[in-house]
Amino acid sequence: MDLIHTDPRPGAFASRRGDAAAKREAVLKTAAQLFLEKSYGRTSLNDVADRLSVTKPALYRYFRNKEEILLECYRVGVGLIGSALDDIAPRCGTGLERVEAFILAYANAMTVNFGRCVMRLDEGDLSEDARGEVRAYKRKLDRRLRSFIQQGIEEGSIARCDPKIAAFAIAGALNWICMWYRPDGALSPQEIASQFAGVLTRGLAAGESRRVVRKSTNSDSGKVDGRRFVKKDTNNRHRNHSLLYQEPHE
Amino acid sequence: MDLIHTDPRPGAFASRRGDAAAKREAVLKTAAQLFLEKSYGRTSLNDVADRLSVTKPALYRYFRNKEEILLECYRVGVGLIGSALDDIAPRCGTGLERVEAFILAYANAMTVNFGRCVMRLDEGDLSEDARGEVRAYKRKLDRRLRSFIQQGIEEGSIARCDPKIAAFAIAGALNWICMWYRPDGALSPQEIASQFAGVLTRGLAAGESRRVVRKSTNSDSGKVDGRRFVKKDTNNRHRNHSLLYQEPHE
DNA sequence: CCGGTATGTTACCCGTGGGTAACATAGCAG
DNA sequence: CTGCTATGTTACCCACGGGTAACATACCGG
Repeated sequence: MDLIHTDPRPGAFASRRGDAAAKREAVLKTAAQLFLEKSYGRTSLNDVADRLSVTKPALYRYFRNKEEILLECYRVGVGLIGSALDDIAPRCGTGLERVEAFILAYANAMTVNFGRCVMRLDEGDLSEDARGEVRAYKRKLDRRLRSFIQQGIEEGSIARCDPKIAAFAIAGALNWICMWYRPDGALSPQEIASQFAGVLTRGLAAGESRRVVRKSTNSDSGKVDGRRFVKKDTNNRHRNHSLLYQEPHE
Repeated sequence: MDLIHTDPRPGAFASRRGDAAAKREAVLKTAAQLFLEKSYGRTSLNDVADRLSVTKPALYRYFRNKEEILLECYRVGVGLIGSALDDIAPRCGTGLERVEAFILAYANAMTVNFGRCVMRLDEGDLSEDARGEVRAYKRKLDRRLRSFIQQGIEEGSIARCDPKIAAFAIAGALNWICMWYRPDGALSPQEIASQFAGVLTRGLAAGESRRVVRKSTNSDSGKVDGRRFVKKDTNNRHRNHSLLYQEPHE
């Protein structure tokens, strides 16, 4: 049973003497949902408690304070992204292939609630120490991507460019996913991931002869990091005519 | 004299009977600065007043309430971006060229405080009506970009792809600029813009023969939309070894 | 020099939300 | 059944920040 990708169980607080870990998890998940819906600042602990049909002080049995909930969201999300990326370095050969794998894995993580939290919530709401922890992690992510690019340039699979700026561009495109992605939207995570990989590695420009943008019929579709993907709207795609920034949730 | 790109004049509130418009402008600019430094939610009107060496109620002579300040930031930023983009459609030919021009102009706008406000501040802090206004504008931006891509695909200058997702990728990369760009950082706006244009249109992959990434020695450097760019750090670039998400301001 | 007015300030109200102490009870052990 | 303890609830405190009313004064015209 997956503890990260599923929604919070509504009856977690049904019985009084119940699994404490399960309750803590339910608190965390509903908090993450609300943080994504309304932002951390506009979410009160009463909101979280209400959605769980409890009262605010009950939450303090599972978390020391509001910030600890936020930090835990970051930690879970960071773990999620980390484990998604961990196995790409050994599996791939060229720098370009590694970047492509990075894009696929990262885009996917950006469609999971906790993953979205990592890039969408505001570090400014964390204490000094916690912020340092999160930043250190993000730095590691960036270094990884940049080293892939660097490697690709050296070996010739990637065009000469400033690896730092290129990494900013790719990471930006990926990070922004968490701003517009909706779980119930028309675009499936793997569709997004494969299209992003195409645009970012091969660019928009029509190469002389090469490339027909590969339709998402790759063999690795169907399941990624334990979550099942649904092929939604295969015939009538792109119904959701939104944009740079989409209507907010709820 | 440019009213948008300059910093707020410190002595704006020096004399009591002074230019009211100038004071209003000073309030707006310092507010925008603080919103970018600490976020809207963590910026109190006392903070704004303190930086201007006045007291909170004085601000209410120039704005009805806090939200009106925020909305005005959006409006100025939106105007900024809009006018930067307005003259690219006529000037360029192919869809690909238009997209490239879009990237250059937009990236540039994302390095101006008010431009950054548009994508970085949280629409959730606006009232229903104001949010609608801002969203309508962002929708227009997105439609413009998407139509350029569409045009490029039809005429063959852009590779076949999903224009919607491609637009998301490009807009995401560009929007994210406002999250890491620092006016006093090592990267100059036009350097960022031209590198972004390269990566996004031609992609990372090394084409068989083509391309050496054009260094930013283009003729249009030096001045863009009225602001003078300084060539910083030309010899020792890329000193700032940050990442996916950079240290916050201040 | 003298009012009058635009501009700012001091002092305050009040809603909101994080956090806590004291109390209530569900559910198990014996 | 009896009481003990983990779990929740009620009732509260307090800081903070948006917003306002009433007062003070700098500057201008006359």
